[in-house]
Amino acid sequence: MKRSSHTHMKTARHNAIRIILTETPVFNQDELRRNLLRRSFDVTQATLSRDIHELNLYKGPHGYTFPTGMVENQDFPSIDSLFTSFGLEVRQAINQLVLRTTPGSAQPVAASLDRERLPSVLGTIAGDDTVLVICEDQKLASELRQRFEELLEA
Amino acid sequence: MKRSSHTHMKTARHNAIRIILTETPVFNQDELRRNLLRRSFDVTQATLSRDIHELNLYKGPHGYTFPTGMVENQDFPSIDSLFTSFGLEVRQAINQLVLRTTPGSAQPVAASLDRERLPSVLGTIAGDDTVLVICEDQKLASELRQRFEELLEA
DNA sequence: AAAGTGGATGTATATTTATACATTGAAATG
DNA sequence: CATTTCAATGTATAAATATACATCCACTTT
Repeated sequence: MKRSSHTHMKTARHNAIRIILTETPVFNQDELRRNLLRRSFDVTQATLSRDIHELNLYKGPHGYTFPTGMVENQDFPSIDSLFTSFGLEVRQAINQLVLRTTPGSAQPVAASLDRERLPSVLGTIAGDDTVLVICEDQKLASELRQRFEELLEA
Repeated sequence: MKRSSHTHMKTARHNAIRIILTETPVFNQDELRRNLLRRSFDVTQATLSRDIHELNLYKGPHGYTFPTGMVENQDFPSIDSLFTSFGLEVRQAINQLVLRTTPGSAQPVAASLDRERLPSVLGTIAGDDTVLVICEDQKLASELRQRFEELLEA
């Protein structure tokens, strides 16, 4: 059932793409390809076309951008699916987690996490692209961090 | 200075495009062209490519969509200059700093701090006049607090 | 009114993106 | 360990989009 090594390259590349897009504007796939090459990801345009679909990216006047996070339909997406789409990284400090998301997505991510009412989560606070999650203690924070980390790799 | 008849066709078409996009998904410019034809707008793909630029539309997984309203980053002032101008005080609790700013300045201060991408800063969350800064640990928080304190005295 | 301007658009083509098909290699299976 | 399977990716090309250049026409200027 394990299907790892290929898969790992791909999700690492997906994460790299997200990071690149938060840092510099990218107007076409060849530009993205060259940028990834500097980070030692060597793939063809075709692969990037597929990546862009998988990451649900938009192309607009300022180049490729993330989805808005403000969802259009009514049923609430799960924290897992939201974090898979909009999460960029997780970091932990003691009993706190800091989730970085694509711009504008922190609120929906936090709302979705609140809805789960995990006993280990005392509460969340969200800004524009950052969610602070306060856990009961360091150990529970670590467990939750692992769950989020898995989502970034899935 | 009147430049009417052409122009009117164009803005009427722009409005028609907006209406079409709110009503049905459109995945490419030829689809849009055929849809406009039904409403008696007969133009070529090239014109629509230009229209789409002028309307600032995005192309995403669900076809063409409207802009989000949010603008992307221009160049920002440094955290130091911002905090010198708008910072009021710094307080520390374990690994967390709470920055008080003049009313309404917390967001720009936090954004500017985010832009520095300090490894010691996991993330920030800003309200109206308060910024919460999460640091990796207490020691790094102390160092950062000192930096801010110096700015307040300068 | 003859000449000049400029915005809107078409035509032809360059550029960019998507995809059908083929290949590869790691994991699963017998 | 030989065989099968399948996700990932490349290759070649089709499809979609952007654009350089030309034209047209309402309006302005002289």
